[in-house]
Amino acid sequence: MNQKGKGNALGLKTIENSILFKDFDKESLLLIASQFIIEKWPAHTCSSCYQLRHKFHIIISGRLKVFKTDKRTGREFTLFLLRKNDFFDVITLIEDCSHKIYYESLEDVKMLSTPILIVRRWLIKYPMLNQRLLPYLGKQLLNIEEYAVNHTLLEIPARLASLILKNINQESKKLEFINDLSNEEIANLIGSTRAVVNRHFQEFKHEGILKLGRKNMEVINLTLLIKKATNQ
Amino acid sequence: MNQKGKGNALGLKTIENSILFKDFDKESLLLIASQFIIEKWPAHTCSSCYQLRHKFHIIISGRLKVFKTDKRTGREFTLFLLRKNDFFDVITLIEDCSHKIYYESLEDVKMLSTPILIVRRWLIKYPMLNQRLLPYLGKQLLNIEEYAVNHTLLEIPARLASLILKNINQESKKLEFINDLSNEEIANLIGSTRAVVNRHFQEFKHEGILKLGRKNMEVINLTLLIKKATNQ
DNA sequence: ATATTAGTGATACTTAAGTAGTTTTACTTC
DNA sequence: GAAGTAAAACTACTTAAGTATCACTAATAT
Repeated sequence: MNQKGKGNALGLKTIENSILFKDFDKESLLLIASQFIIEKWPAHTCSSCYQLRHKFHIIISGRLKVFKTDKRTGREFTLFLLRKNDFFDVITLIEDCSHKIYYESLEDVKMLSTPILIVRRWLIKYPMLNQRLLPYLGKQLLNIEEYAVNHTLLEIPARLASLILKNINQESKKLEFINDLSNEEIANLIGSTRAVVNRHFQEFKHEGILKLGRKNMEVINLTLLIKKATNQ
Repeated sequence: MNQKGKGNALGLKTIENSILFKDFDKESLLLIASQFIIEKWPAHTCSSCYQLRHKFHIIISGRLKVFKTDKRTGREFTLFLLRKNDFFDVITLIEDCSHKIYYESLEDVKMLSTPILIVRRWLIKYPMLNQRLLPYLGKQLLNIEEYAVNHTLLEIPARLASLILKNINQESKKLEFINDLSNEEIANLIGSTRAVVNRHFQEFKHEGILKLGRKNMEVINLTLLIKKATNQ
C-alpha cells in the first residue's frame, strides 16, 4: 500500500504545485519531498481521525470524503469532498484538539503522507507556511459557513440547485466533480436523505432542468436551475 | 463615537491580553497599541461587512452578533456571538474575498479599531502573527462545523440543549453569556424561529429542566438537560 | 445465462418545524 | 397608579422533510 517517495518525481511535482510549498527554493522542495511517502487507498477505504492523528496528507488524485456520522440514526453528513492538491487534516495540524471525523475514498486515491510532527517542525523552520495555511483555512471556513447558512435559510430544492451550480465548470458549462455521485452521496453533501433528494431530482427532471442517468447527471436548463437556487 | 487611543491604558491592556500580541516585547506592544483607536457602538448598532471592509477590530467589552439574513423571509442566522478579546473580521483580513455578513451590538460595545492595511503590514513585519491567527481560525472553523453537524443531525430540542450546555460555566455550573437573550436571539443562534424555540422552552420548563424568566434563564436539572442534548 | 447487488423511482404515511394570530405577562415611563 | 410596550405563552393550522416499503433496472459477479 505504501512506497518510498525519495526522489519520486510524482511526489516532487505534487509538492511543487501545492499552495503550501509553491515558490519554495529548489533545495527546500527536494528536502520536503523526501520526507513524504506515497500512499494508496483503494476505493471505499475508510479511516477515522484517530487512526490518522499523527499523519498529514496531500492528495495526488482521487476524491476523499470527510464526514461525520450519527450513530443513533445512521445518518451521514459530508463536510468536505477533498480532491487533488487538498490536504488533511489541517485542524489536527494546528492543534492537538480532537477533530472527530471520518475519511473515505470515493475511488482509488493516491496521496503523499508524512508524520504530522515533521510538518509542525516545518511550520517553525519555514514561517511562510503559516501564511500559506491561512487562506486555505479561510476558504474552508467560508465553505462550511455557506453550508450552514444554506441549511438554515434554504429548502432542499434550493440547496440541491446551489450544490449543482457550484460544480459547473465555468468554461465548459458542464457539471463536474459531483456528476457521477449516487443520490445517497448527494444527500450527504446537502445534509438530507436519499429518498428526499431523489424526490426533488425527479421534479427537476420533469421540469426539464436535469437529465438523470445512473450515477450520472447533466444540466439541461441552466436558467431554471439558477431560479431554483435563488428561490424564484 | 471615536477617541484617540494613543497612550491609552485600556487599549494597551487589551493589546497585551489579546492572543494575537501576547508575549510581544514591550516596545512592539506600545507601537501596535498606538495605531488603534477606541470605538464605541451603542446598543443595537448595526453595520455591514461592506462598511467595515477596511477596518479591523478587537472587542474590549460587550457582545457583538455576527449574522446573515435572508431578505426573502426576513429570517436571521447568527454565525458568531463575539465577546471580549475576539476580533473581526479575520476573513477580510486574510484576503479581500467578500465575506457578506452583518454585525450588531447586543449592548454597548467598546472596541479597538485600526485600518486593516496596518494589520496586513504587521502580518509581514511580525511573522508570529500568522501563527497566532491559525488556532483562532481553527476554532472558528470547529464552531461552525459543530453548528452544521448539529443542524443536520439533531432536532431542535437537542440543539437547544447543546447550546445551553455550551454556555454553562464549568466552575459555577451557572448558565452564562446567553442567559439574558430573548427567545428570538436564541432562535437565531440555533437557526430556528422564535415560536418554535419558545414551544420547546415550555417543554423544558414543564419537565423541570429550566426556570424561565423574562430575558433570563436558569438551569435546574443538568442531568435531564444532558439527556436532551444527546437525544436519550 | 442466471443470480446478486447497488442504485433509482415511486407511493403512502408520520412528524417536526414553520407560520399566523391572539392572549397574557412583566417591565418601563409618564 | 395607569398606560403603553415588548417579550413570552398559547393555539390552530400548513407543509416540507423524513421514514418505510416496494418495485424496477442496470451493472456486476458466478
